[in-house]
Amino acid sequence: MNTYKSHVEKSECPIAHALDVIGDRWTLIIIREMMFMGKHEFGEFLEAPEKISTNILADRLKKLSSLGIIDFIEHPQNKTKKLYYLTDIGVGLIDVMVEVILWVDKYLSTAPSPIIENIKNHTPEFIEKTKKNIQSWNEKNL
Amino acid sequence: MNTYKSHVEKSECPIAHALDVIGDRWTLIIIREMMFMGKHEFGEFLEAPEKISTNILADRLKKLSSLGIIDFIEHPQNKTKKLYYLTDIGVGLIDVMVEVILWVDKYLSTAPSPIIENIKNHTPEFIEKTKKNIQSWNEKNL
DNA sequence: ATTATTACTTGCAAAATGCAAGTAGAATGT
DNA sequence: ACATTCTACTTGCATTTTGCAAGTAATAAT
Repeated sequence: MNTYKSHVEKSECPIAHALDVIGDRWTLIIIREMMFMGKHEFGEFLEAPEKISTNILADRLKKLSSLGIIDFIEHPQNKTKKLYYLTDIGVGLIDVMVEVILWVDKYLSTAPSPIIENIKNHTPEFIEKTKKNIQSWNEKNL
Repeated sequence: MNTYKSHVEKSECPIAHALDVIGDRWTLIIIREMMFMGKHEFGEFLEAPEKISTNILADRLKKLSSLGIIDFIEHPQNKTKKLYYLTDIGVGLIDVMVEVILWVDKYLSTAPSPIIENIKNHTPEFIEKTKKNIQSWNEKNL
């Protein structure tokens, strides 16, 4: 069974509404893997350095699917696999993700990183490129 | 005792780092109250519609203080009260908050709201005005 | 036919949360 | 002065969520 509650509260503020969706330890990690790492498979998500456990991963993929933030298709070569991908709603989170990255870099970051430097100095280009990567996968696979 | 873990993992990605800080159900609610509602007192945070419980609120205020995202002073008229306020790090979260609001509005929102319309149509002005409100409280009280 | 992959489930211990009640100190009322 | 009320927390305990390890069922590979 799913361990998350469905959204019941009426006329919530958008922040509270967002927290119903992404207000936990794992959801944004999964979205990060899909958005920036180009991952699509259950097994690939498990390889993320944060070591998400299989039950939580299964639960969050189910939740994100039911919310329409991700969707999936059967793997064309392997029936045991699903290919998860970000819907437009999921892709729309990129601006949130980028602002989070910039905030951490500006105020909390320790180690400097050339990847972050690039995001910082070419933010709109980075966003467009990321969207384009996602889109070209979609065109090839959906 | 605090119920949160301190940040141990080395060279984490910024998203994971952010989740250590704001990856729970309540932290951003508290920040929302401070940032947009101009609240500063423990008792005021308790009045938020999400009904945070006192132990969680105390825990998160402690955590946010220890991370330097908020700070507090004694209430000048009442020694039983503290006045919590956002530091620069906390104020820096405004861009994240606004992107979250815009994402929810664009993809998940149900009821239209004039406040959100304003944020959407005058985003930079809204951000500046919010920062100015915070700053003028600080000048008066710190 | 056997073994290995793969996505997911299950069971259980540990941690986080939610609720209600308590506490200590300062403010307020009489 | 004394009792009452406020206020920010703390505590105890039940419930929920998480984390870990071990399955399982279906497909794929050998």
